[in-house]
Amino acid sequence: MILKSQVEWALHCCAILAGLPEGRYLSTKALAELHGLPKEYLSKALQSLSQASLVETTLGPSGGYRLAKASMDINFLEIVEAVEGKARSFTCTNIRANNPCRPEGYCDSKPCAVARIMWEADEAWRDTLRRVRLSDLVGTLSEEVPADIWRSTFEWVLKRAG
Amino acid sequence: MILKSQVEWALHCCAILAGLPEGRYLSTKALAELHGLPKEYLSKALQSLSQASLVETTLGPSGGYRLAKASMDINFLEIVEAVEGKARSFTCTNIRANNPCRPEGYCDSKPCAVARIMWEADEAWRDTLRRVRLSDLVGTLSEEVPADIWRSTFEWVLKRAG
DNA sequence: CGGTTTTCGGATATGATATGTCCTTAATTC
DNA sequence: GAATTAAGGACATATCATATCCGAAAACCG
Repeated sequence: MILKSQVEWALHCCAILAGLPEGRYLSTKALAELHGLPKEYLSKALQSLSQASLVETTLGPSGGYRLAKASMDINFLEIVEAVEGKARSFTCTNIRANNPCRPEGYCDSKPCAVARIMWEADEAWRDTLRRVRLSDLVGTLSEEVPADIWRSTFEWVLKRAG
Repeated sequence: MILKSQVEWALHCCAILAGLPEGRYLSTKALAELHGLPKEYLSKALQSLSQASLVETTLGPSGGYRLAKASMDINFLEIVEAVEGKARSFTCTNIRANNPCRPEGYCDSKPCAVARIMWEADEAWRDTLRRVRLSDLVGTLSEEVPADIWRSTFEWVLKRAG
């Protein structure tokens, strides 16, 4: 059960976009260079964010991506689900129905007890992610990343932002 | 991020083994028939449980599997990790290190903030599974499964248990 | 207008992993 | 000695993650 690396990429990209001044866009090319990622493939992750309405795009030489909402109003789960999908990590194939002792055509009234427990754990995972906002991440980073690196990074970004 | 179907199989098999009388064993063949699963492949899942010391085995015509501990002392996480592995669902590739604005040879003092949040969610998932005991599942099943099906299932099982 | 740059989506290739089957070996029972 | 079992290795197949490439449409700039 491993998340795609695109999840990591999307989260880091969103953190950068959150630091972008109002109205500016940052291109896939710049985001890929900044994180050392394959441009074409990173583009797929950003498209997922776009389809989830987490980012807005514009075309042309000064185009690229920006957040569609304030970083305060975006949580981790939205970003993770945008690229990873909303499917639960446990899928119940209802193998209890194969029990040869069951009467023909017997129908279960509840979902399988095993599945309910696994889904509960899944919900705990989602709850944790839902509670963390993108702005929380930015706050943590701005405290932890050395000030000079933080500053020069955004200088680098702004030089490339359309 | 999808768990293997073996996780589902292992959990259902453990629930059956938990209902086995002291000292009896149940074979892969019986467990596969009961759940409508491919015997050879289910065998791999049971081997994982064996390697994790959750079940004990014996060979020969009356051989098979039984729990190595009381169902009260086995939790869901142990079973899930036995077949799925203990690796975290989020792997940090430390892409922040690719930032071209970083001084040469700069070394981070903490793990990446993104990874810490993702790992926290992972822990919440594990905590939930750790809190559920196999005996809890058996309790739920014995309440929910109609009494006649429950009874005939264990008659079926006992007829095949060595 | 025409050339450049961008996002977007589709097509394709490749590698890893999940799923499933087959076979051999060693232990156990009868 | 014959039958049955778990264990584990070898192998085949399918699905999915990880890319790469291309063409279309839109936006900017001369």
